[in-house]
Amino acid sequence: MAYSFLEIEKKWQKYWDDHQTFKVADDTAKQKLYILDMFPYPSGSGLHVGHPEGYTATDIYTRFKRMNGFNVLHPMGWDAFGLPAERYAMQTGIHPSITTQQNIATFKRQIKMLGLSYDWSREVNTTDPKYYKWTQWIFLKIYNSWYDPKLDKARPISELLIPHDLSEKEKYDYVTKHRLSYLAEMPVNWCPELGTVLANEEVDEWVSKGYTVERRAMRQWMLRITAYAERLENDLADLNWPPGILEMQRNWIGRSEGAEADFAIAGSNKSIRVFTTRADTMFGATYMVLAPEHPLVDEITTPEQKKIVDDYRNQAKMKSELDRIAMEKNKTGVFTGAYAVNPATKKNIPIWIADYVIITYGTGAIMAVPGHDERDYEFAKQFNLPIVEVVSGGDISKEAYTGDGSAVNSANDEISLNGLVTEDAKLRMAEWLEKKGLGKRSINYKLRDWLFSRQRYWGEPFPLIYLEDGTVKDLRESDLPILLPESKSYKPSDTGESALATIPEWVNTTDPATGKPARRETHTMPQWAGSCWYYLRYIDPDNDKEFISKEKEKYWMPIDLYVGGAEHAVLHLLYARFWHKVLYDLGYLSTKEPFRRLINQGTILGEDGQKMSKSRGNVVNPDDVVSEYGTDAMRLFEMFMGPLVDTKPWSTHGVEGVYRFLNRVWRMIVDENNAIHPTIKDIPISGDDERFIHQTIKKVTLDLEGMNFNTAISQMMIFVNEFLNRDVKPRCMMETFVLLLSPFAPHIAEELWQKLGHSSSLAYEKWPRYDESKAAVSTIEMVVQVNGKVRSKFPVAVDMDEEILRKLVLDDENVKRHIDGKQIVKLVVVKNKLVSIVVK
RNA sequence: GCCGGGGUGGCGAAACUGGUAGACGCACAGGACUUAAAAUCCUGUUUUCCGCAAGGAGAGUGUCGGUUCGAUUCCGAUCCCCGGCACCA
Repeated sequence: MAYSFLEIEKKWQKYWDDHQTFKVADDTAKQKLYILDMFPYPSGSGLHVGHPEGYTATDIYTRFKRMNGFNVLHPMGWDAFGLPAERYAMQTGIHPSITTQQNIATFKRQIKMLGLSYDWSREVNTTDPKYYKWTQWIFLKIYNSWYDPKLDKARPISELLIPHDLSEKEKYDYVTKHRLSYLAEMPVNWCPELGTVLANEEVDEWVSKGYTVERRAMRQWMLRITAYAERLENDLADLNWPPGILEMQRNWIGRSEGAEADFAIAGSNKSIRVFTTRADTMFGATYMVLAPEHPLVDEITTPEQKKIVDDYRNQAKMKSELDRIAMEKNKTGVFTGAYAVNPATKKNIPIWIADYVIITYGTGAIMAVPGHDERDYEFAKQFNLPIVEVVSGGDISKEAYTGDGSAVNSANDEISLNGLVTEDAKLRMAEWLEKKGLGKRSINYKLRDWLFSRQRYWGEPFPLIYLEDGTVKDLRESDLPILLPESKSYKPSDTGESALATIPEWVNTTDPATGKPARRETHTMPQWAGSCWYYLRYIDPDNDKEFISKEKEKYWMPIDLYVGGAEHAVLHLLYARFWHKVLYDLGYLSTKEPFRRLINQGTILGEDGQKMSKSRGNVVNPDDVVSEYGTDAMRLFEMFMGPLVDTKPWSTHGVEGVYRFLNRVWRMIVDENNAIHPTIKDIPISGDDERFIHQTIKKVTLDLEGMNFNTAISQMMIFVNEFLNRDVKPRCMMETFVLLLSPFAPHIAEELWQKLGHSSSLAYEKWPRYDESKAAVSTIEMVVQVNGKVRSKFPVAVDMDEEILRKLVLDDENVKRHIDGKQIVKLVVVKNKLVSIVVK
């Protein structure tokens, strides 16, 4: 007869709710731990089995740490702004907040069903005005800050020194230019048929449906994350994150060391600045390339070339990023008619424009060294430009040589790099450039400023207004939150702005400070905004005076463990780190980095080993699993499948396996009449059993500490295999076992704990201790190898005297057979492990 | 192409800082209980060869090579799979 998990799980979930078992106080006398799950986007389709994997892992760890006396903060909430709800609203006219609430209700029901020990009194929801008021508030802090390169930190804009001889207008412009949030013309994916702007990830979908998508410039809010590039990179060093994720962040930030140099334009007093990581190859620069958007293009283009240059620039503008990628490596470009002077060779070299040079990286211009750069090589071949070898080691008649080597053909009357290895040549060249005032060493980052506005309804409104004179004004803290208005239609306006622009009562407003007419910003913030700081709000969710109190922040931060999917490895984590650093600079936070330790759980695949998807029909619904086998079985199985970080396929049979295990656990302690099993007796533990229980405690404890849940479960299975059919089971061993099991399968554990005679929850029971000496074994199996092959095994006492052991080994029948008539060359004894004999 | 992670039975996996490869679970096979089935329990299960058996011998952690008394573990080369990035000068 199977144990009635339905009843038991319901009973204990209600108990935990009624007793607020998992509500956590800001008890500064206790040692804290902050264990966080990445909060989900509550989609309409509900939870899939991938979600509970990470949630279960942190829940087990949380319960374990609680039993070890830690004060654990373990909250959950909702990242609820987002496109699907808005799209649904466009189709149905139902307000996104209604669908969002419904979806949250579904998610919450499913998550509660899993028996996760969250402190629900701290639940946050990014779409709740009480929450997004503070998202807007943080935006204002960012907006009203500037980055002081001298102190290397953000400071309030009020502390920005403004040159005093400026007009009001100039002052405004000066300040605007320094803010960490600024307006810029940025290209968006415009779809004329839909009359809307598409997110990058949507482009594919609509293009494949036959819609056109073009690039169109639009004024957008940007966040100056690039000011933090260096710190975002450096501070990665102190984080306990998976090496792969650290690497991805580093690549994304993309620091590269090199030099900047000025190339004079022939027949002009202007020059073009380039960034290069290979200053040593400057003698091989045979032409230059500007990005099509480079501001100097208009000035330098000769009249004869004007038409083709303009054509090329227009073409480039129309190309979406996707097109550019689709072009692969087919290089295009046109000659501007102008020449620059290579500062090293003093020769005139042609200036081209080509879209393989990107305006947003470096200076938007390059010196092209076709001999030693693959892209330049290809371009030079295509347009018949000269290729010169300046680093030996390759064969430039066949391909570009990008490796190191010694410099050749690299001398003028002031400097010679010839014979120097690449590393030294770079240095020498940079020194020469610096001395001549032609350039300097420099560091560049791939990281670009963050495009922070979206043309959407369902997002946080910006707390900004436009005055009649065209200037931007930030609203006051007391004006927050700026609420999303009710709307009948969620269709974007035909200008590409969000539906907010179609609501005149909302858009047209007055400046609350002066009463003057104003227009609201109709863009909204991206979904990232709410998730950039939610982990802080959990700490102080009901505070209506501050986004977080300083004392509470000091106690709870940083997050000791953060678990979530690797899909957020770059953007979410980078953006959150950036906001965190701004708030840190401004004195609101005590920690430089929010997430001290990060773990990415692996993906759970379908039973067929493929990624779960509706179209494949291999999606497993946790509701079904739970109703058939119970939550405890589901939790246990997800942890038993394999290491948390691995990708692994679902298996229904596997769930049955752990379900059987739970039934065995039940039958070990409870008899057919649902009473405590008569074999359980209050008796002292014998030697072997004592050792066994200490070994079990040790294994489970250490595995929990290392989050090796699968092997901890194995050990518990071994325990049950041993004890299930014993005639006499010491009660204290059963109690210890139940405590060990409880983080994994809390419902059945609570029920068994009660059966064993306890009246309250075991959630705060003391975690069992093990004694190293009691876990130690007295005999071990000694292995004997002859020439590397196992020839015999026999039990011996631990720490046996080596002489006696040798004798024992050489007397062994099978060992004798293999060494008889041969000479022993060597005999290695590895204490308490094996004896290895080498014979000839 | 570049960066990162990984290749162990029929399957999910385990193996401490180099020391018995395959714990635990699944699946499968045989048996017990049962009128029967389910459930449960017991036994076996990397593979090849010798043996009725107890047992013994050989091969084996993607592939090839190296270091070592001994390598899943360390080193070098190579193939394959997964994830990320993608003209970043």
